[in-house]
Amino acid sequence: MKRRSPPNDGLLERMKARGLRLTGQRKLLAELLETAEEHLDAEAVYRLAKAKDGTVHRATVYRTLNRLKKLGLVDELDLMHVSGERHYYEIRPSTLHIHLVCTACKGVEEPSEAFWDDLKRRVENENGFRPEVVRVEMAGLCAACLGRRPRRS
Amino acid sequence: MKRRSPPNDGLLERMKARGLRLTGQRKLLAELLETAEEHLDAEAVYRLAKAKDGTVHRATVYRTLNRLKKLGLVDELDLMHVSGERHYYEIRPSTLHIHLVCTACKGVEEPSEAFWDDLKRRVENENGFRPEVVRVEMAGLCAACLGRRPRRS
DNA sequence: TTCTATGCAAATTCTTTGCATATCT
DNA sequence: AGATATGCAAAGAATTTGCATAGAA
Repeated sequence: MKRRSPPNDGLLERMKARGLRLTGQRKLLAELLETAEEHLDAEAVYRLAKAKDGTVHRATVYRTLNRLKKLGLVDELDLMHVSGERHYYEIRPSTLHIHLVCTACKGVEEPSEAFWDDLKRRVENENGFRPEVVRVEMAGLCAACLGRRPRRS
Repeated sequence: MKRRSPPNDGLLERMKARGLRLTGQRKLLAELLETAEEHLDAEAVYRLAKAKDGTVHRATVYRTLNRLKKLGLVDELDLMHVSGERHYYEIRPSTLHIHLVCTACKGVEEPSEAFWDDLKRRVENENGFRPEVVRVEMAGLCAACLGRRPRRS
């Protein structure tokens, strides 16, 4: 479940802007979410946080993640359950999530946002639907695994 | 959370083809999934099933949904949590799910699969990734709600 | 100071599992 | 008959909540 992709900035600022109190725990959680190399589930966030600050409680992690989710600063993903039933949290980069999940190596790619405009325009034209948040998830085989893929399709 | 879209056929057949025993409960659950007007969560499946056959147990519902999910006959969706934390189950129509979820009326549209080829070709060319299952979810405002949308954006 | 967030522990909710019986093939 | 699915009840996870205290604005 490695992430190979673009970082984010300013979660803390956005939190403050939304009127959240910047407690030590929240600063820590925000940092973790921003610097995460992989997608983190609630438990992983908790463990990482706990390691840096022993006082952090699970309940706080859940409360904070929920708060951020409701504010739209963070999104919850299941990555198509390719590697289990967990739910992962990720900073909302803009309003677009694209995840290519390899069913072989479980790697997650987040490609450029090149086709976002097309996609959006298309949906607006053809369905009269105005997308605000877009999530595209694909499960399949990544370039690396295609290269060294075993015989069975 | 109304569904306005294309039905499916042959879940039972696909189940049999995969070697599942067609018990009364499974036939019932398959029928419910096939004829559902809305996306159903586990509890809803259970309630509907229970209503038609009082003996159906929750555990059976969970076991069956899991089974179908693992076989890839059914997919689990969160519809971007637009109307809660529940998880919904849906027959896998092919390998493509497109859901446009209206944040105002909570309606879910499943538009034509027109841009699937583009999307796929694009990802294959630009990322060397070969998609097998594709999920596109968009949250936004549907045509109807755009028409009579209140002032606040 | 005032209001919100936190820790803690208990309560909920959701989902899974062991076992004996019933059911499908 | 033989294998698998089911109901039931109990166990397990995951997540939420009430309350007193600590901490931010």
